Amino acid sequence: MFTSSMNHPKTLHFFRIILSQTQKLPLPKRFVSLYGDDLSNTVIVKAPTGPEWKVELMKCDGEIWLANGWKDFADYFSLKYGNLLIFRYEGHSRFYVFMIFDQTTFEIEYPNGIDNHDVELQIPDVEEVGSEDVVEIVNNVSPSRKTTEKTRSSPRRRTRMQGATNAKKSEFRMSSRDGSKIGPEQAGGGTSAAQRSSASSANHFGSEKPFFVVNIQPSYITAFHANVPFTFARTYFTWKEANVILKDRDGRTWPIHLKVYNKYHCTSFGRGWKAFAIDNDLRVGDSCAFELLERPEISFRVTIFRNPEDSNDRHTSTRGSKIGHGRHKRELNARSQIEYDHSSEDEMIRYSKRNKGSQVPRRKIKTRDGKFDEAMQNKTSARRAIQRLPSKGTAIARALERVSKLRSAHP
DNA sequence: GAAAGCGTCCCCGGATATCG
DNA sequence: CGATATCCGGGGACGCTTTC
Repeated sequence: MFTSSMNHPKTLHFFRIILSQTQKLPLPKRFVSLYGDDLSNTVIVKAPTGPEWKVELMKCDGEIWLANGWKDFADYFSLKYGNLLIFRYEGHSRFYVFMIFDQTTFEIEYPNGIDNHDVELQIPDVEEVGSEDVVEIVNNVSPSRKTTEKTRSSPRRRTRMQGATNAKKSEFRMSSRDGSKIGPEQAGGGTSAAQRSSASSANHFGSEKPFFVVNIQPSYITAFHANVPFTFARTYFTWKEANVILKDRDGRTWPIHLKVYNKYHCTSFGRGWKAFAIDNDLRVGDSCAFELLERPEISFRVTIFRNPEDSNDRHTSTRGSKIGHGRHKRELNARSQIEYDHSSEDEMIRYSKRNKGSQVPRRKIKTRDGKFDEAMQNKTSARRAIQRLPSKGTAIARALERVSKLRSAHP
């Protein structure tokens, strides 16, 4: 919805959401159709803080992309998947990015910058343009529709920029008992790019309740415990160990053992952590925010911040499954069954399903006289195995059962 | 203070042996 | 032949130490 300002754009606004790699960013199609011809090959992108950025445009098939130079801008402001940027086109190939929001819909406030709210965002009549994530903002907006006040009352977040101060290993921004937000306590102070990514999102997490953030470390996946900030435990826990409940946003719960080692100044999730990690497909680089919900029945509401770089190959098969000790083994057995589906019949008879990797031979089935013999492959032993194993519901039993049926069908 | 590794114990489930 | 007992290996859980 453009007015007379179309020909002389002064404060045209649109937003873009980072949905893919930050190498380049497409401009809204409608914007392109209106102003594409007026744009020079190199445009200026300015933000409340930092320098002006010269960004080359890439024009292709009627689309225009912010290309060369955009990545520098994106890197500078640590843009990642899910970030929302509000642009103002000021004409003469100049863009002003005056607000950036994170994945949790909170505005990211960059240090040493101009307060974003110095620029009044006037929510206009919004015209949705199909699936395009663009809104056009006309100038004549009723003052009553200003959202400045609303935005001001929102929690203010501060994120760390690349090139700014070095990230500390842990950060004490814990929420206080009275509800005034101080910030999360953080465990798992990973410094890899992947960890910075989701940890950055987690850093923006806010709650009126006491909470802490755990950045998932490799050992949290391979081992069976996860560290909890000791200072958080020291502040809020008077006990040495307790069974607590983790609750996710979907209402699922996990009982989990939490132990405070005052002697060693550490606290960790123990029994139950593995199931939680598996059920939620936690991976290195993810972050989890734990909000303390109630006492003395300790429970935490968990918010998981995924590592965007790891989102492509993340499968969801484990979602919703409850995998305890034995269940985990059954899951492994299921995987073994897949292997047997491609194994030769002899192998199925000769070897047990237990294996420690493809290079290690599986345990052979002994004959009654204690010998490991090829004779074990004969029909008698196979039948016995088939008869014995199905009651246990094992993978190999099912595989052997299929073999038996095939034999019957094709003698 | 936090991350991660090490050593040990214990539990589970599959494989095998034994008995009726 | 079927049921049950026993053995055994793998891996989870835990406590603690070392390293950063």
